[in-house]
Amino acid sequence: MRAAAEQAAQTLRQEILAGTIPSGARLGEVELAGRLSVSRTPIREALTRLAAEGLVEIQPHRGARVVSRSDEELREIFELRLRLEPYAVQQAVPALSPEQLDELDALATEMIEAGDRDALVELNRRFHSIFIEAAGSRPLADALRGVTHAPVVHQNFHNYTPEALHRSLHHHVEMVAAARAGDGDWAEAVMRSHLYNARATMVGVR
Amino acid sequence: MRAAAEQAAQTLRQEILAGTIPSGARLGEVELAGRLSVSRTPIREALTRLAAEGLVEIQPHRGARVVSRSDEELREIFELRLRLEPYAVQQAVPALSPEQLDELDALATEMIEAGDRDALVELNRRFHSIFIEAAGSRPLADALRGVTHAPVVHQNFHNYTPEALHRSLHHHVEMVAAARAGDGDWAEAVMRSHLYNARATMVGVR
DNA sequence: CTCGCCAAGATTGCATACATTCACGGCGAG
DNA sequence: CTCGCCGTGAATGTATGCAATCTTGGCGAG
Repeated sequence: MRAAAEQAAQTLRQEILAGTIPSGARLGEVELAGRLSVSRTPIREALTRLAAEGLVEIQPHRGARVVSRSDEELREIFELRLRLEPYAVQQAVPALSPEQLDELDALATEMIEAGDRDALVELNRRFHSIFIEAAGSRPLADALRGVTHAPVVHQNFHNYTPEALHRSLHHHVEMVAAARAGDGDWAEAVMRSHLYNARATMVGVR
Repeated sequence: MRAAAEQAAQTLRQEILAGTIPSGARLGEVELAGRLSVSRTPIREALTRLAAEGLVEIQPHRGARVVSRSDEELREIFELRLRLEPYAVQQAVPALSPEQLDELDALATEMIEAGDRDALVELNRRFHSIFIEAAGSRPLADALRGVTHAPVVHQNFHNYTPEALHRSLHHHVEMVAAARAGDGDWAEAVMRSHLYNARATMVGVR
């Protein structure tokens, strides 16, 4: 969007998703302005945008904080994803370009070979994003935006048991296979399994 | 949120939804600032928020415009609503307060008695909002926000045939009955019918 | 006559100053 | 000693000025 504001928003988004800025932390405008070397104006714009994405919460005259999701909200987020992402995948499969298929393949492989789980978070986000983008529906992408990069969801990537993690990573591989076969129904089914598997971990942690 | 910015956002939202500001219209900052008697700063903030809600579109250095949805996007919006709103209704039914039930009842009745279709748009929005709110899921409400007040969707309220409109209004009544009976499954089924009925009108118009 | 370039005007983007509101600590009454 | 009020400081909210970018109209080359 606007150069400085866009830059600030991206930086903050990354830091929040990566956990560099912890959940619940206060985001002072002057502090951020100083740290990112811009004035308060683009900072305020970035915060407004992040608030719309559901990453931060703004209270009038009281500043912005990184949202902290309750267990209940996490469960609700998975209910949403279960209703939207399988559909997104089914729509995406026939529309995937060869390049996108290759990238999905690479990501799935990379995730299996990746050692630490921190790296998985970003790879996983990109994997899912490709499907959402390929589905070619802006309303769908908008609806899923706030829900796919919920920080805690990805943070809790770490809570997978070894078996659940193994399942999750191979769901990705199977989805690529289904996509290459051009079988949207197959891919949709795998995505369902993928999300149920993830949800089980989330609720198990409670 | 912030007083002036919030005021500006609400005013613009209403004007866009009501069609006072036509789809595709350009939104100059100075013009709006003068008309709403505030400076450009809260105007910019309001526009940023409306952009996040999907009501306007901002291009860098080129200003804001009211979004105009294609027929394809309208279809996609209904696909989304079909996947989320029936679920929302099912979740909402057990949680509805007596006051909310009465309000739903009043709205459903009012809509049947209302003469002109312009009045229906706002009543309909409130009717659906009550269910979404009562579902008690912020992620769900966020996901549906951008999709329920899509201006064109409500504009096209006018495209109903008399029979389709009659069905639509009585779906509302039936949903209230289902809600009073505490039967979430029933209400969900009616909402499905409601949305299919609406979608049929949309695609028929194309 | 058409296409491309250029300059002037207008508009948005960012920075900064001022106004307003909130949070916190001290003081005094009960 | 506890509770409540008030003042001070800090932070957010708004306004405005300046800089950067885009649009538009006109001019000249082909």
